[in-house]
Amino acid sequence: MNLENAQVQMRKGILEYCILQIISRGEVYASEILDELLNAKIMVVEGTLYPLLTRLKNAELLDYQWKESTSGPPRKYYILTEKGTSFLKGLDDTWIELAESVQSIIAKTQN
Amino acid sequence: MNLENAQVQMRKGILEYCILQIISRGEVYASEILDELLNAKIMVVEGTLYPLLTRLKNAELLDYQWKESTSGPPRKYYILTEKGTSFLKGLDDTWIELAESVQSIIAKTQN
DNA sequence: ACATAGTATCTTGCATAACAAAGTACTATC
DNA sequence: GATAGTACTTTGTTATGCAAGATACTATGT
Repeated sequence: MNLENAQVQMRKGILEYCILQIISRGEVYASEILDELLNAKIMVVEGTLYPLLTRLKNAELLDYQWKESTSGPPRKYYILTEKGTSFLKGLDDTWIELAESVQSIIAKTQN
Repeated sequence: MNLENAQVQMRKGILEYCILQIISRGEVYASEILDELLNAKIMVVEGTLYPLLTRLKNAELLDYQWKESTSGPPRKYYILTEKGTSFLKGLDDTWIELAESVQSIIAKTQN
């Protein structure tokens, strides 16, 4: 139980939310999502992202289209389904509540 | 993959942090922690909390003392060790960074 | 004394999922 | 045609959340 593991743990829960957020902006492919998350300092690796995208696809929150690339192999461009869009709205609320919950606990500690 | 599961997932990551926060205020026993978390709308059940407290104890972040109760069986009162205190400081930073990361992704979506 | 209810902690077994690491496959360049 | 770059996939291990049930102590009512 080192700090790094705990930090990874903390980030895990909100991964799905962040991915849906990113895809909600318009079609993207996995490597772009990966870059964006790393940019936001949310550590994630391919072995986590790809299976997660597959799960979200199977749950019908996402859909994708193959598109050819001029600079490499074809890419899977993901978009949100209608179901995914309303799911994301639910997670928006959950995130807000969660942040409030944690803040309330922190606030109590500081008294 | 329903919304409820996703919400549970989201709360999981910060569970350890919240527990350490609560214990940092002074000695408490498991049922009190449970109540406090439920109060803050962070869903957690016994089967999750007890093994987690044991893990934190084994990692030497926590220590405990048995104390008798006038209204039931004896209780394990937990406190933070020194190691636990500095660990918690690390998680304070992690939480702040995480909240900022999520906010930055949300902000980008709203553009 | 005994049964019941309340409080508190612990254990078992299952399912999920994160990750490291390796694999597949396509394109461009030298 | 070999190498590098890009992109997606799979496998095996490990961790852990949780439902459910077990254990055990105290207080209360009869």
